[in-house]
Amino acid sequence: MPRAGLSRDAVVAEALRVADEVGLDRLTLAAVAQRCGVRLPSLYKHVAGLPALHAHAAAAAERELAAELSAATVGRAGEDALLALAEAYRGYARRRPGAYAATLRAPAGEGDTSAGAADHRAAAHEVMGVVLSALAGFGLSGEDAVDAVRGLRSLLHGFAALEAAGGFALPQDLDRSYRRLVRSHGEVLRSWSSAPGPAPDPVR
Amino acid sequence: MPRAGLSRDAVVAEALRVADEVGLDRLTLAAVAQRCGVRLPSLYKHVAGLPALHAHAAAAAERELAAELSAATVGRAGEDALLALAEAYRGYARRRPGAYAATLRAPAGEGDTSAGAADHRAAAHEVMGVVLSALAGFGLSGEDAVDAVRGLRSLLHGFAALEAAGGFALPQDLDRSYRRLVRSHGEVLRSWSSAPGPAPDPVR
DNA sequence: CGCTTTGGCTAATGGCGCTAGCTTTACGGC
DNA sequence: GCCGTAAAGCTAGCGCCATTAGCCAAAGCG
Repeated sequence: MPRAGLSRDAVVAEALRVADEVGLDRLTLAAVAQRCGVRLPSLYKHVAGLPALHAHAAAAAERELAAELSAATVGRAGEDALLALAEAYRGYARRRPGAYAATLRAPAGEGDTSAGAADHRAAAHEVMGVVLSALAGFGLSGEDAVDAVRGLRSLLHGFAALEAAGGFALPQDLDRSYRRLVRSHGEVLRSWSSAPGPAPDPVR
Repeated sequence: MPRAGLSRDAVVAEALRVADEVGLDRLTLAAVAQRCGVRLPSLYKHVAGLPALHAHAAAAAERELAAELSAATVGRAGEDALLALAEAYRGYARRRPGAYAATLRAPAGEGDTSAGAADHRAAAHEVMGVVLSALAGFGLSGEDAVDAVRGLRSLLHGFAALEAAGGFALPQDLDRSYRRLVRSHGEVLRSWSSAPGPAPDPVR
């Protein structure tokens, strides 16, 4: 039996490809094994099981998303950064629907000490960091910054999710609607930045 | 063997309860059958299979959501209606997490002529109707109305989904953030209503 | 009172996740 | 260059779940 030369990363990457093609909820060890040219139990040499695969896939997707958001916003600030971030976010959700869906699963709580869960939690922080720094140019602090990030994530995710779920008719106008909504959020942020809120702890 | 007196509605209702307790992705015919006091294959007398159960559950949840939104906004208008709608929406998502998740699955396309799929599509329109009429007081039309609904749904859904996924830290301040974001969206809508867009076809 | 419809059942099949335990490949130390 | 060991594959087998086929009793109706 010649070796297939797999690794955890290779397995996770293949899993994300499967998720993109058939949907995250239909991601199956059997499918991944087949596409890796390997029998199902062999995967257990690289991941601890299906839940662990999900956790690692989520982490990998989140890191990929963070990288793309970061690349899109580097060197930009204010509304410019906001629009670029939004474009990149939606672009990722459309290009990699399965990976994006993986991004949204709740990172398991602190109680879960498995490698996959810790991986996932760490990756989630990366994305938050990028979004926070993209919003830095608006000069928000304290509660304002928290609310700004929450609102932006809600808007971006909500739009992406509804789009992915086919929740919108009139597909031809989606781009225009999206940009308009993001710009409006930017205006809201600008109005906040003139009336600063209290100080500390910008955790999400 | 005494009869259990099941019906399709009873099975679907029990399925939604299971989904609320263990998560929609862990909704299983076996669990529903057990809780109905019946063997698994007996369920096939009432629903066509697991996919059909999901479709019917989605439709039932959507109808329930539409009813609650409608009850919350009746007799209100403008920002008042908007806030009430938002509270009711988030309340439903928190109180019935499994049912709410069912709400988000894309209704199968027109190609799917199964009873469950048609049911689901019809129910989805109900929700849209309620949201549209809640926004009627803002005097929006044409593209503005479309964008308003899209933005509101994105914000509400995005927030609810991120909250359900544990995507926010600082849970104690979520209520305040939510109200603030909804109010801000209301202000955006008010600014749009003064500069009307083109006319027709307020489909979503 | 008998017939039909209906709602339950058992049995059997196939797919998948997972574990156990075996074999072979690659690699590092001598 | 050889040998021991760890890593990476395999087969076999279990249990759970969805699905189908076919049986049987209970309700409802004349």
